[in-house]
Amino acid sequence: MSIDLKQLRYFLAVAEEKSFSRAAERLHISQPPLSQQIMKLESELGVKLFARTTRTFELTVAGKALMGEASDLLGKMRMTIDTIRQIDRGEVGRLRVGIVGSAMWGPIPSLLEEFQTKFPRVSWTLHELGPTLQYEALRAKQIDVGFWREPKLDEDDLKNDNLRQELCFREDVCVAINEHHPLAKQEAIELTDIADEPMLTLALDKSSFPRYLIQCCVKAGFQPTIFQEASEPQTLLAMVGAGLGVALLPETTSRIGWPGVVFLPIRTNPPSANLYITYTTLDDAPVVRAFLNILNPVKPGV
Amino acid sequence: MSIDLKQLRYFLAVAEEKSFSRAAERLHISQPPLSQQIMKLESELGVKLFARTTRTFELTVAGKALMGEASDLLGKMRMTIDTIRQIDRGEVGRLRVGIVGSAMWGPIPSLLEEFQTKFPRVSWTLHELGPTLQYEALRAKQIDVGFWREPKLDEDDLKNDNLRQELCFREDVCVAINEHHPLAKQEAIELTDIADEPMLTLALDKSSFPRYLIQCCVKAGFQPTIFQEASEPQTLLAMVGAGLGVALLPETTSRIGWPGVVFLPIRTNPPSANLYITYTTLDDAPVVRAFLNILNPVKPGV
DNA sequence: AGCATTTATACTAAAGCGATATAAATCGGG
DNA sequence: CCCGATTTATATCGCTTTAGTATAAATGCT
Repeated sequence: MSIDLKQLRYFLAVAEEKSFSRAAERLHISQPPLSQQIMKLESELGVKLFARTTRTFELTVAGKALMGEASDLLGKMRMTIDTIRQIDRGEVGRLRVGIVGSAMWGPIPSLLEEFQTKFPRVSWTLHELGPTLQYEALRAKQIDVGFWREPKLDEDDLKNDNLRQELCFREDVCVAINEHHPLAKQEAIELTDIADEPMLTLALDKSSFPRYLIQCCVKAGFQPTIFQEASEPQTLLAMVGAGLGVALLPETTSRIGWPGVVFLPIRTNPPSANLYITYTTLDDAPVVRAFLNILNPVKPGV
Repeated sequence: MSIDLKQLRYFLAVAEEKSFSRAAERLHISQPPLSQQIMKLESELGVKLFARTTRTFELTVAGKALMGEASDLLGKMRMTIDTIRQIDRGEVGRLRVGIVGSAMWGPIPSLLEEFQTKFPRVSWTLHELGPTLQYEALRAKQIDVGFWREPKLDEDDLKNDNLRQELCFREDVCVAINEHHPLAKQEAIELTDIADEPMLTLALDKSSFPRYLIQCCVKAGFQPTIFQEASEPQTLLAMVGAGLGVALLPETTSRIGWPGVVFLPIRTNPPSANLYITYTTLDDAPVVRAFLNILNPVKPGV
């Protein structure tokens, strides 16, 4: 059972050209080795494929059947090679993305859209999870990349789990304030300016980002008065629009926009809303590599 | 593009055994050439298939995909080889049989049934044609074998058309006669006994066999009185049963049987109803070879 | 840290493959 | 009917590839 694809290619050339010499020419080899390979193929199959004399040339019934089968096989081989290469380049597969709620209005969703257009044969899914759950999901290989706001500090854990973490998007926090509020007329404000304003914030139990913002206020010198929590940024903006208070939000959230709400940058020491990406380094995830290249084309490949 | 099935077999062994050394053992080769072939495969694909260290063993995503593809390809190769061999042995294909009307009640139909049970993957069709049309059909490769009663005499024509002809079934003609006829009580009769009986015969224009029978009567010393022609043997027997006359028929036709009709052998010089088979000798018709072996198992193959 | 196991490297021998030269076979033309 | 032309088969040579032996490197476990 040592029949070779090369022999099938040779056979197909002879069968199509209906001549050993012409086929040899087409295959860029000389005629004797071609005859030998065909004879070897015939003896390994135990089947005569050509009824050949020096002058007439005819395929046997079995030979005719082999023409179809052989070109099928060679085609399948070509397709297999292509597919494997595409998989290796991350051009086919799936990407499961974890993301914290506060980043849903950042650049990630549009990034995924771009990814989809560049790699149409990769299907992706987006999973809203808190950082801890994302870390667990990464370890359990339930997601391929995770996005959350603070880096996990323990480098050893990351190394053990074959994970790598990078800062992937840096933005400042700004103040969302009602357009009729006196401060709304300024170009930019200080964090302390809103010390006495009632503060609206995302749910403190769902995510750790709001807690980080409160810490920033404390660092700036005041303890904010939490007037209300909301689970969605839209709700928050609606309340700001209704004049119930002010809110601290990543700049990208201003893209959503809301009637009656203005977004003011913070002049000195604005809290930063950094987004970190965490992903497997197992070299076993070509789709992740492809995604990272989209995300950060400057950086050289892993 | 010189990726070989051997490399795929090697790869599959390694992937399944999850170890180079065990795979080498299974393949009955030593380990270094196996490593080299895998490395060659990887470099030809341009794709890493294993994430291997000396201690851990893991397939890459592309490697996992190749496992399925490779076993598909190897399986298809095995199936192709089997199919080609079966075609060569005449175990798959089709057989188009020409037959003259007078032989339809002979052994050919039951022979085809036997052929069907032994070669279930060969489909056959039976075409009732006169000898001349059959010869044309053979030349035009519209049928694969033909059955008729007299040999075509011209050997050169046969050779030119790559045809061979053999006597395949020899039988005597007998007399079908009404059971109440005085002759019916005898064990066997002479051809001249029916010289004065009205004779019923198959249509003289449709086939040459009836004309041959009349010649036999003339040779025996009398000119028969043709009372009626019929196109089917059944009609003939019905008329004999009705006492309208006697008929000359091949012995095998007596199998049909008919109420009120007895069949009497002819004692001296019975006309013979020989059946000849004609078929291609192009060695290109494995199904024909298989059929001939069923027909005449004693004879060595072509 | 050392041992055991597994994979990679170095080198050698043999087998396979292709190229050139040439023989055998067959068809067409004189 | 034979000769030349063309096509396939055979013989031999040389190179490439492949498998085998010996050995080194690497890694997990005790």
